[in-house]
Amino acid sequence: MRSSQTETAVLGGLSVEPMTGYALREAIREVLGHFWSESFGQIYPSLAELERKGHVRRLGSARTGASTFAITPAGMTRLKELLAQPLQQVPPRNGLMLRLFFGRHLGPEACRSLVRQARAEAESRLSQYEAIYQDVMNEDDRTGDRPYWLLTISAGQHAARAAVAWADEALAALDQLDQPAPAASESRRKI
Amino acid sequence: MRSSQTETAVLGGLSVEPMTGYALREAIREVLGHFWSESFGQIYPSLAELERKGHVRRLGSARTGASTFAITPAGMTRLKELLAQPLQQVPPRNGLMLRLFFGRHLGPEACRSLVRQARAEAESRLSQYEAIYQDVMNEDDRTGDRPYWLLTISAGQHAARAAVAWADEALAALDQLDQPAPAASESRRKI
DNA sequence: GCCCGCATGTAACTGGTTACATGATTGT
DNA sequence: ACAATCATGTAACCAGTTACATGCGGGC
Repeated sequence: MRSSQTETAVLGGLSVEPMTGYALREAIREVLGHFWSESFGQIYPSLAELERKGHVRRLGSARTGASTFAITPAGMTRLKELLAQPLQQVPPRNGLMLRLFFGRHLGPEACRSLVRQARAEAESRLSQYEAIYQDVMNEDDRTGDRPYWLLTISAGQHAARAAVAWADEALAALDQLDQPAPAASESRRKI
Repeated sequence: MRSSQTETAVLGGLSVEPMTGYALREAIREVLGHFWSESFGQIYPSLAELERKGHVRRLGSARTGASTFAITPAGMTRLKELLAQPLQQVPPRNGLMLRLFFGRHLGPEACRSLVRQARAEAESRLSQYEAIYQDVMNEDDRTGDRPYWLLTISAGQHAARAAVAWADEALAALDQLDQPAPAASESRRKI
């Protein structure tokens, strides 16, 4: 059985509007991209199985090949069921933290470089969220989904702002490592 | 070839002190647990291959079975090499966000429940970080590693605090969905 | 006529977890 | 003696990505 997580994403996507498998993947990349991803290798088999189970149906096989999928009432029921399932948490694997944890073997400068990179990525995410926020506010249909979508954008923003704040603190701490703490008195040494 | 990520974690762990495979896993769970995980199915094959390549060596096979591994100079070189490698970012898969994004089909109350759960987990992480922080400060050997370990703890704290702040905001927003916004004038309606 | 973007699908591989089989050591 | 914990290892399975094979339609 294909992962229920992919099933959720596919059914969820089609609950917004009917699409082809290709468009579904684009939509997931562009809209859910900051917290979800799916590849063709997942989407197509998943769509095939969902069709077999009657949770989606194929519309307009007009030109051979391309076909648009729509969610069925049974699919909506299934989606609600899937959304209500308890979230299985994935074992964490944060490459940046792994490197910093053993940062002693890397040295302060290499660590600073890693942290700077992380900071830049967080800043970039912040501006992306700003753009997505505007997009969501400008879509006048789909107002029923809007508050929920804003929730996820807000989560991204909080996380990114935290990353930036942490990075600044970390950079300061790493600087301290190069110039070890001066003694309490006689804090400034003449050359 | 076993993942270089597991290799990094194993070599890194042994760079702190020699251990058995079992102890290595415990150490990873307890110390790196909040941002890294490894299972026996990864650790043992990885140790075997590292031994074959001369990056770790087996100490004291005193009693049959249990053997302690130590990192070799070649292993230290390899570790530094691995730590310097660019970080490959993993495609995001955040189950909570996926559910909230399609929260319209779940309804405000179920979403609040999810957010409350996330908030509680973040709070719990915060108190764990506090405990780990104390542990790290109390270890008087390993002072060379300390500043780096503190960096990762701090990252966890920033992230957890952000999660709590977001959750509070999200709960307020979800409450608004139940009692839709009153009109600008005549803000309070008599029964 | 040809390239690019849309579109579908499959096969191979990879990174990883889980479950199982096995046995030594220690404490009660 | 027996249970709990330490310890090692393997086999089966799983989710997911990547790469590949294929073809249609439209614009230059």
